[in-house]
Amino acid sequence: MKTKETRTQKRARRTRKKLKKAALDVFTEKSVAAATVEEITEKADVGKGTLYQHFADKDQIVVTLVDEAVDHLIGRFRAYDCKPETLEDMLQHLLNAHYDFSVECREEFLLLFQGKLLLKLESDTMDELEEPYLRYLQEIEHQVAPYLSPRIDTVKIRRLACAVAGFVFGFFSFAMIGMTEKEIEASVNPLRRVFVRSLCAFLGR
Amino acid sequence: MKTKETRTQKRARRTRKKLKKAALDVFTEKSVAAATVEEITEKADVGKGTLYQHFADKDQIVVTLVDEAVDHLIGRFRAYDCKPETLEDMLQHLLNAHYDFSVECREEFLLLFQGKLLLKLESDTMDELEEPYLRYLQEIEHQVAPYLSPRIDTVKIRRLACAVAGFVFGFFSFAMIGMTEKEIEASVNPLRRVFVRSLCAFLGR
DNA sequence: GTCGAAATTGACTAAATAGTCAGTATTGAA
DNA sequence: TTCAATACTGACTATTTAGTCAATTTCGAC
Repeated sequence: MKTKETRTQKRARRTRKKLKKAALDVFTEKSVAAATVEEITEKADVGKGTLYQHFADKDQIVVTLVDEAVDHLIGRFRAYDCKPETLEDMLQHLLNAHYDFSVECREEFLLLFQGKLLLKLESDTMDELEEPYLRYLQEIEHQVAPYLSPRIDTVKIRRLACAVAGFVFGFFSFAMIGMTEKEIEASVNPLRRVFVRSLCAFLGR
Repeated sequence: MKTKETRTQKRARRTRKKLKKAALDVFTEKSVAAATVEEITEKADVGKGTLYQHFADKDQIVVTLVDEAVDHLIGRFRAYDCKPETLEDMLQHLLNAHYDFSVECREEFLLLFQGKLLLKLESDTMDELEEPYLRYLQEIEHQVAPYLSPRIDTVKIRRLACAVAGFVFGFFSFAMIGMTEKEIEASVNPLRRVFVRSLCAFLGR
C-alpha cells in the first residue's frame, strides 16, 4: 500500500538532498576530514540544527554518500544493452563503466577514493564504511563469475576484483598528475586492452 | 669545506627529527587533514613554538615528509645488486621495490597515498606537493627508458609509469579491504608476473 | 480556523585549534 | 665566568568548530 507523500515529507526530502549535494561538493573541494558542518550547511543554505536532524554527524553523511556512490557505480556495471559474451568483453565493460563513472561522476569518484583512505587508516571509527566497498568488490566478482569455471578458487576471483578496482582508481589518480586530459583519454584504450588481456591470462583463459 | 656540527645544531636536528617522526605517526593514524599541531607536538614531546621554529605550518611538514618518502622509494628503485638485463626484469624489480616499500615503510606508503589525494582535490594550496610525485614518475621513466627504443613516444613511457604506479597503489589499497595479509602476499607474484608481461606486450617487446 | 506534529533555524555554549611571544634553557666564543 | 646567540617552552589570544535547544515556520487533520 503506497502512501502518498505529504508536502512535509517532500520538503524534508528536498532539504536532505540539498545537504547531501552540498556535502559532496565540500568533500570534493576540501577533503572529507577538513570539511566542516558549517561549510556544508552554508553551501546547502540550510540551518545547522537541520543537518543534525537528518544525520547524526559528519561521518554519517560520508557513509550515506559513499553508499550511494557505490550504488551508482554498480548500476553502471549492470547497464549493458546485451550481456557480454566473453570474459574479455565483460572486463572491457567493467573498465568502461569505471572510466565513464570517473569522468561523469567525478565528485563521487573522488569521494570513493577518499573513503578508501579513511578505511586504510588506523582508526576504528568508520566500520560502517567498509560495507559499501565490499559490496562493490562483490559486484565485480558477481559480474565476472559466470564467465569462469565453477571450480575456480574464490581467492582468485577476489584478486581479480581487487586488480580491476585498483587499476582503475590507481591509474587515473596518477595520470591526473603526469598527463593531460587528452593524453589520459588516448591512454585508456591501449592500457585497458593490456590490462584485460593480462587478467584473462591470469585466469588461465 | 665541511664544518663540524656543533652540539646546538645536533640538538636542533634531533628535535626536527622527532617532529617529523611524530607527524608521520599522527598523519597515519588520523589522516593529514585531521591531524593537529597539538597532537604532533605532544607525540614528539616538543613545545608548540618549536614546531613553528622548524616548519611554517602543518602543510610544510607534509611537503617535507612526502619529499623524503619519495626519496626513499626512489632509493629502492635504484638499489639492485646487478642491473636488470631485460625490460621484464626491470619492471619486476620496480614492482618488487614498491611492494617492499609498502610493507616495510607502511607509514610513508600511506602518506604518499594521502598526498596523492590532496593533489587531486580542487584546492590550490599545495602546489609544492606536486614536485615529488612528478619526480617519482620521472624516476620510473628513467629506470625503464634504457630498455626501450630511443624513438618511443614519451607519452607512452608516461603511460607506463602511471600504470605501474597506479597498479601498485591501487591494488594494495583495495586488497587491504577484501583480502587477508596472507592472501595479499600470495597474490603478489601471479599478478605481478601477468602485469609485467602485459606491459611488455604493450610496449611492443 | 485551530492546534499539534514535524521540519527548520541560528544564537549560544563548550571545546578545540593555529599561531604568538615573553620567558627559559642550552650552547659556544671570548 | 660572562654574555650573546640559538633552541626551546607553553600560557595566552583570537578564531574556529561541533553540537544543543528554545523559538519559529510549515504542514496536515479536524
